Amino acid sequence: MGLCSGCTNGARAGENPSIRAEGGEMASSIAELISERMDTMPAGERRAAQTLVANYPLIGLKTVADFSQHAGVSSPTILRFVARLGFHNYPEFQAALQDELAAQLQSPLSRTVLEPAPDRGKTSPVLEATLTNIRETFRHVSERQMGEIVARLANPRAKIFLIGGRFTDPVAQYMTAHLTIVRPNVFHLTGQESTWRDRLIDMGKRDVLLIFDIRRYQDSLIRLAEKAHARGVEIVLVTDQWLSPIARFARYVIAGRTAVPSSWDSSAALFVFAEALIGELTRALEAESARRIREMEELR
Amino acid sequence: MGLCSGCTNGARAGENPSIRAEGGEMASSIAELISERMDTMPAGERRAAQTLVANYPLIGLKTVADFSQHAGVSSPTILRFVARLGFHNYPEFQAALQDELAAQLQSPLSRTVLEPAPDRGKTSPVLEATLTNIRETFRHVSERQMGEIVARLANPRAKIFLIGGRFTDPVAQYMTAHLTIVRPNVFHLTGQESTWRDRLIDMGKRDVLLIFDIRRYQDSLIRLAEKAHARGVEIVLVTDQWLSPIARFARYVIAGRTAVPSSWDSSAALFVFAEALIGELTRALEAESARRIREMEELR
DNA sequence: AAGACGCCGTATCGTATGTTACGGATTTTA
DNA sequence: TAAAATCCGTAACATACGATACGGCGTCTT
Repeated sequence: MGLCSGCTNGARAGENPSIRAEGGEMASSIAELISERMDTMPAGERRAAQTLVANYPLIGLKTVADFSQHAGVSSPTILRFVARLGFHNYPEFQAALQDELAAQLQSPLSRTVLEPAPDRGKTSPVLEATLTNIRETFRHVSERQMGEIVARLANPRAKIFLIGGRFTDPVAQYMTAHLTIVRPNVFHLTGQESTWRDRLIDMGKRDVLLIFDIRRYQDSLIRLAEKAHARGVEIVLVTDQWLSPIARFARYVIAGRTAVPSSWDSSAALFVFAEALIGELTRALEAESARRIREMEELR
Repeated sequence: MGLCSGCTNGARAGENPSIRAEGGEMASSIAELISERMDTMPAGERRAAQTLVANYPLIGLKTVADFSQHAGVSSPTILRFVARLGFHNYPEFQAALQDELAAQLQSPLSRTVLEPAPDRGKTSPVLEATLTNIRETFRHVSERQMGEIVARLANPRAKIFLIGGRFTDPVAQYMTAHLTIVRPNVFHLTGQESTWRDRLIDMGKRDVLLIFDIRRYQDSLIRLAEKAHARGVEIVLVTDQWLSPIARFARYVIAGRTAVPSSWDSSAALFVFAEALIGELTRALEAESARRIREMEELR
């Protein structure tokens, strides 16, 4: 017996018009619907969308106040967000999420969840979790989002600043090592906090600040992001699925999966994303970067 | 790999008194708790319990009115039911259900199952190649090899030095950031080549030098490895599948796959291997590292 | 550089939801 | 069989939740 396929309030069953994409094509799940429209949303609602896909779908089952607080926006923004998705009110949105969950939990596949793993070979669970994390991370990054970020980074007039937290700064450095080769004006913010802040004076509206930040989120990075944001710098944030508070100031937010059965969180997904960004940017800058690389060779 | 062992579920995790059975033994899930007490319940509440386990757990996330109507009982009966389970009010009961769901949805196992179509069609070839590289890299690492390396790194009397090449040094730094937490005497060789060589004087027979080196292999690293080897230092080399010349001096060689359809080589496999090493070592040093971490917390 | 548009947050309102008191019905016990 | 205890539902209540109007602010346009 299907759990409430129309029993609670007679009308809602199948004719939900909200899940139908404007283009005419159906989005099979709300998550897809969101990622389709994420790019066309205003900043606040986009933050709501990002926190929803990052904590899908449970955040959407909580109250509007909880949702809004977790996303760092106000309640009306949440309601405008669900309205933009096509729902007439918040309960209808929640009902759709629950129906989706019900379908998943009822599927015969889910019954095997509690059974031991399919155990493909002798690979460790940590490794499998890491691979899944990477795959999941990329599932939630739309091509358009990727393209826009690359476009920002490809602008030769923009300066690019990179920085990371205690454990993620190596990822920032890894990315810096590559970016400095394919384009000029790439700077890694190193050393002490006071040193970064002095670099703020070099940052302007056209520039980009790329921040890697997973929990525990460092206050120093938040302060830097806030000040940079105040100067109009475009912030690209690569964080974990719980979203660093810097998301508040970020133009683009990438929510990577970091949870693994270990004492540590895994930054592998962030690392692979950084590599993907490097690759895309290199292709976008192909002409210029090739010439640049040739010049560097000669300088040896 | 960010710090902090069990902070995935905020703080609310264990202190929920409701899930603790009166007898003193813990019920691991609410479903178990229900089936334990089902027999001692009055008729109406038992119907509530049965409908809940039958449509677990989504019916419990709906309103009391929905729940009661679906179970064929009145609203107060539902509330008495959740009160009997030990919850102080209905929202608290719902929060517990959501936490349980969150745990299930977060486990990578269930996620792979719940996502019906792993559609590898949309994922980029670079990403697929990266994932395959990681898997293949680990296929060629024997458990014994891993265990011996961990054993070397776990020796508290040994000093550990880490270094990497132009693109891989961030991986070495990433690993250093973690190792310095779980054990003492961990040093990252930074700065100029002349600086490293001065550190050679600190290296002895019991010490370990962990080198990351992929092509193009840097002469400076080779020279360092040679001199360290001459002093009897045990070298662990993490390189690409074409093997850095340092392999000549290394006690252990990990050959990672780095080839991807891109202009760059991918260091993702090396990164994930580093994470695996960190995880294994942390477990091996569990007792000492836990004490060490506790001390560090107090020093803040 | 000035205006207009769109976005977002504060404050308020109406209502649905969870909660509780109370009386009747049913089962249990003497 | 009668009395008592327990259980359950009806109905009224209060909270808090979702919804909305409004004003300030930033951003883009001409």
